[in-house]
Amino acid sequence: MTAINPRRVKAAKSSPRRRDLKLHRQEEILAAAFKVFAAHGYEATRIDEVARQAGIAKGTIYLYFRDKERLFRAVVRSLPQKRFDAVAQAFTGSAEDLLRDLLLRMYSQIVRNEKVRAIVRLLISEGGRFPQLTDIYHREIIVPGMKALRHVLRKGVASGEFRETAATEFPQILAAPAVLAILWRVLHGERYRLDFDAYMKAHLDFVLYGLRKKPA
Amino acid sequence: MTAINPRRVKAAKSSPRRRDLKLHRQEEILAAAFKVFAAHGYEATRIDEVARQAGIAKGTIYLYFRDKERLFRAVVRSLPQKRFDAVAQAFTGSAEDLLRDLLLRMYSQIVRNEKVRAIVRLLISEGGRFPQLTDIYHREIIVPGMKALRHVLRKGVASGEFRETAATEFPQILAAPAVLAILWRVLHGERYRLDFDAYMKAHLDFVLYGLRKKPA
DNA sequence: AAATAATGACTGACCGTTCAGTCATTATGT
DNA sequence: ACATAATGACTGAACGGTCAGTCATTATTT
Repeated sequence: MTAINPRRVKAAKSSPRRRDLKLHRQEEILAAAFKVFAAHGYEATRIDEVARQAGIAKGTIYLYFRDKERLFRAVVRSLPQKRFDAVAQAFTGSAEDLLRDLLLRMYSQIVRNEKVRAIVRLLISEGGRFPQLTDIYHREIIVPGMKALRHVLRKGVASGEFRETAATEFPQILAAPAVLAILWRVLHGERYRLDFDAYMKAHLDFVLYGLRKKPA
Repeated sequence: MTAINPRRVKAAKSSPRRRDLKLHRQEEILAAAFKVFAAHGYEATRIDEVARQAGIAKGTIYLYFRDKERLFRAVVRSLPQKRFDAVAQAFTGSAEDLLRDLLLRMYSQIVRNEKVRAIVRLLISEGGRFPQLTDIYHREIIVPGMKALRHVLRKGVASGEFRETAATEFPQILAAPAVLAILWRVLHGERYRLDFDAYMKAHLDFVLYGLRKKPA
């Protein structure tokens, strides 16, 4: 949602109405482009299809973005950035509840969200060509997510709920099954079903058991 | 390594020497093609580059493979298929040792092996276009891997080493951190380093603690 | 010499990009 | 209020570079 400023928007001169229309059009193009890039990847994406998807002529896209690559980069920058660290701060329950909440959030916001899955696919397939994409993702999602997990773990250890584990050093280990679930859907779509609710429960049970000081 | 049979090899007529040369050439092309496809993905791969990589002329490739798509499919079929289930059968140690061995094997054969990383990347980026690729991988790697893990878990439960967990239902959960490690390397390459040895140790410790009946 | 394999210049379809022209909207003049 | 001019967003045909696939020619093997 940040202002993208493609091709140096000449907002100064145009009337307010025109400017609004222009921004709106820009967002439409970005939304259409995201869909197509996500579906086919960078190389296989046809500008024609983006235009069709946006319901405009091909040439119009070039009024907003200098070329295909800049369009892609603008799409990348426009991706909404959900953060996890906000959660960890304001919360008063037990560390276990907090961790459970955090992981559930990952599942609901990530595993089930088609847009996020598309981003993950793009990330892996185009990350080599556009390191910027990987960087944004790492900075905005991975690092905050790991920070949040560490926060919860330390809190649990301090309160005596959790034992000390090397997972504090590598909180990825705790979230890994959720990532695997995303990957499963990305890879298999609807073909090899996985009972996500049961899977999630198994994941949470296993992780929490492994963290608790005295197993129930 | 399976015989590929491109363009219906007219082996019947040619002399033994010629047939051997032809098979050899075929393998060279497949090896070169894999490198290039893995590096750039299907769309961005240029047949010219495959030819250069194989040290032959472009036209030669078309003597062996009808078109780019069939070349890609042949590459997919030629991917070596390491299985995990062979390990689980012949082994006499404790379930814990067995599991440790299995996971270590995953790390050594998968996380560090560049070829496997390339396959994972291809899998995710081209799996949509070539579902066959996903199917092969699922059938040859995922299913056997899960089967091996289940076997070990059940063995451990039977012998009283392991407690019963939902991980028997979803053995993915135990292997997930290893998959995450692959993904980390695929995404970040050499840029954001991860201490894989320490990570692996943390993973094994956490998983085994979570499985053991009486925590040490 | 016949058969087979390999070559690489060539072709044509495809697709990113351009730009002259159109038209709805806004500004200016009467 | 009406007419006229200016604006600039939008269009889509045309252009040109790229690249998968072809094939006449050359090289190699039997």
